[in-house]
Amino acid sequence: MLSRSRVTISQVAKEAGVSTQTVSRVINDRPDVSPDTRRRVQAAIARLNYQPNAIARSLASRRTRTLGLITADFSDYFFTQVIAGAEVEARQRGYFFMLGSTERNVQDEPEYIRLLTERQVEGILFARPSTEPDVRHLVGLLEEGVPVVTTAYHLPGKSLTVVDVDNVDGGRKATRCLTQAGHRRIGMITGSPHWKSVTDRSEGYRLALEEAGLSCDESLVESGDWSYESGYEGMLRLLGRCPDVTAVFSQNDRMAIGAMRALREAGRAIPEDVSVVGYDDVPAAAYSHPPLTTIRQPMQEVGALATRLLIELIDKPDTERREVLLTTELILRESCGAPVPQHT
Amino acid sequence: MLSRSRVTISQVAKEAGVSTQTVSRVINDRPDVSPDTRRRVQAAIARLNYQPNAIARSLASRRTRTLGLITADFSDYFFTQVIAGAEVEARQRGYFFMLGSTERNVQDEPEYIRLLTERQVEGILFARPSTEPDVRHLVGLLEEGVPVVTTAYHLPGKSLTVVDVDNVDGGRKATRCLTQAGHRRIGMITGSPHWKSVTDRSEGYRLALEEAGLSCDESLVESGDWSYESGYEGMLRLLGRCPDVTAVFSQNDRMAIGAMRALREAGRAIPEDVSVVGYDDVPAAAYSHPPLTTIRQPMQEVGALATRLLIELIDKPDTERREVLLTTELILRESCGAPVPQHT
DNA sequence: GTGAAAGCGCTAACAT
DNA sequence: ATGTTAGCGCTTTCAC
Repeated sequence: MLSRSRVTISQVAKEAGVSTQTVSRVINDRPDVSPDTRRRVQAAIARLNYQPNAIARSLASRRTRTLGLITADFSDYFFTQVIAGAEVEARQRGYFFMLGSTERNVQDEPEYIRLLTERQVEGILFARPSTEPDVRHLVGLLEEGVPVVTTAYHLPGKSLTVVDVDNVDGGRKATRCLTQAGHRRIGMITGSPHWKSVTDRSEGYRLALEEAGLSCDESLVESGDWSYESGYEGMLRLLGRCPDVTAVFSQNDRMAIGAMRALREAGRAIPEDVSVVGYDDVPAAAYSHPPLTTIRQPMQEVGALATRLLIELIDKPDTERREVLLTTELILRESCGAPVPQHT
Repeated sequence: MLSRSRVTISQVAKEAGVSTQTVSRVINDRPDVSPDTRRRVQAAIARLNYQPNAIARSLASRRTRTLGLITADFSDYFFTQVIAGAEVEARQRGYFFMLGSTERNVQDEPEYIRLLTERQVEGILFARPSTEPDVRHLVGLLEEGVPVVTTAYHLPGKSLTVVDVDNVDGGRKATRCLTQAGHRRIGMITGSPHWKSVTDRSEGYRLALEEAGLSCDESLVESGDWSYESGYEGMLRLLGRCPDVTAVFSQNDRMAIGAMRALREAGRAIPEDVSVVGYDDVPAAAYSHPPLTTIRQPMQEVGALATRLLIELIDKPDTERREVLLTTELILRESCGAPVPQHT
């Protein structure tokens, strides 16, 4: 048994008494090899413990079967799940992901992309939110014809394949669950500004209020930044300004949990005094106090589908670009209930 | 501006009126090029929008500057932070990570490793726990001389570089914080069996009890599997068997949060009736009800250091293998306090 | 069904 | 300081 990877195709060829070409055919599973020759070559491969050199294959074939991954901060549950789904899908199809960045500094992104393309990735998956107003480098990639798929990243007016969750519908489901329970003063704590998911979930909130015949009172809307702290503080501000709120839709679970803490400290019982609905269904949501009603998003599927579409784009570059929205699911738990009876 | 990556070094050479070798020297930042030539070449590179082909460079230089990453499930906070730290460190040193697996099926790991070595990764980082009794493939890698570093994965009797957290000390700190508050009936909920961190944290628990002159009562120890549910159920069992417990050390935060829920449901106030200490300091710990006292681990540093040592191993293969333990920090929050006064 | 020749885009090891 | 020659390990193309 020889040492790893110093065995080359020509040594195998010599060992098997065939040409390198024939060995190549065998390792590429080509049909035009006689069963007998194939067996001899396979035996030689086993004897020498031969492993094809993927770098050399890539150079000759101009295929790397490697994808680039540009991702946000790993502490975000949504994106780690997207990546997990993407990774599984990629390998099932014979591809690998190169970790392009976890995006400490957004301004370095063009550099990351350059490093990825130098490494001949065949396509790039952007698994991060669209917070960056400067998207020239992404537009540049598209113009060069590099296959690109994004999740939760939209480029208005550009032809780009995007896989995302239907956040308008999600925000609507979350809010509707409160209107249907009879709530009339429903607050909202939004995520960071400029995120499309924030705009969309807010839109869903408004739609649900409208459906219930409620007007949209802007003083019921607080903005946070996805963190526990911001949910906590947003809730405190909201309680101060509108002490009559009986329900709150928080645009993610972390802020919802922060908001519940603020409510407890303010002496409001959940859900008796105030109902709370979150968004994401992070594992902690089921074990928060009280367990949190929330919107579950199919994140692994988003990652898997995005990868599938990316590979499709690589195989057939003329495929039309498209935007796919997956649907969410309302998960009912104890944090939400009927409002205190009111004199109507 | 030509299309991406169809420009080769020889086109640049022709454009600049030099040999390909000189271009190669420029892109590799070699000193032996005259300032004037360098400028001419750089101008040609810019004009043609040339990007070196990393695959071709790798084949010729036999260096890929690529590392493989074998990781556990992305839902684990510890490991996602390790990866984030590793990724940053890698790129700072000019390396990339290939995502080797998120380990759905442990038995596929040898296959993942083979695919990574075919792609000529220069080393492999195992960022996952040592749950697998069959480590033949890891031993095989070591014997072939492939640089390997693991985090939280120990191979008894093998010379392997490991970066981990000092879990004995961590378990001791967690428990000592309870003994010093005067608790005498201190329960423990352990993580999944066969994890080294479980053995170590339990060892720390025993040491702290001993230091406090307490005997170790096995009926105070419950075993969980790191999940909320298991913490919840473990706590219920513990309460049933030892209603006199006044404190509990849970070997991670998720189980601690589950345990707190069980305590609330059983009518025990935290920390007045029972104190709780967790482990990990996940973001949710600061916002649990009540906020959780816990042990913070420097996970990103574990990832960064592991990567640094891996690259060191690649650069100097004769470097001695070593085991590095980083220290933890006790984070005091409201879930733990002095016990109910007792007649001594 | 199999093989020979050429080359993928670059760097190493020599030249000069 | 720069150029020449010879590969890296494989696939592609075209023979036969």
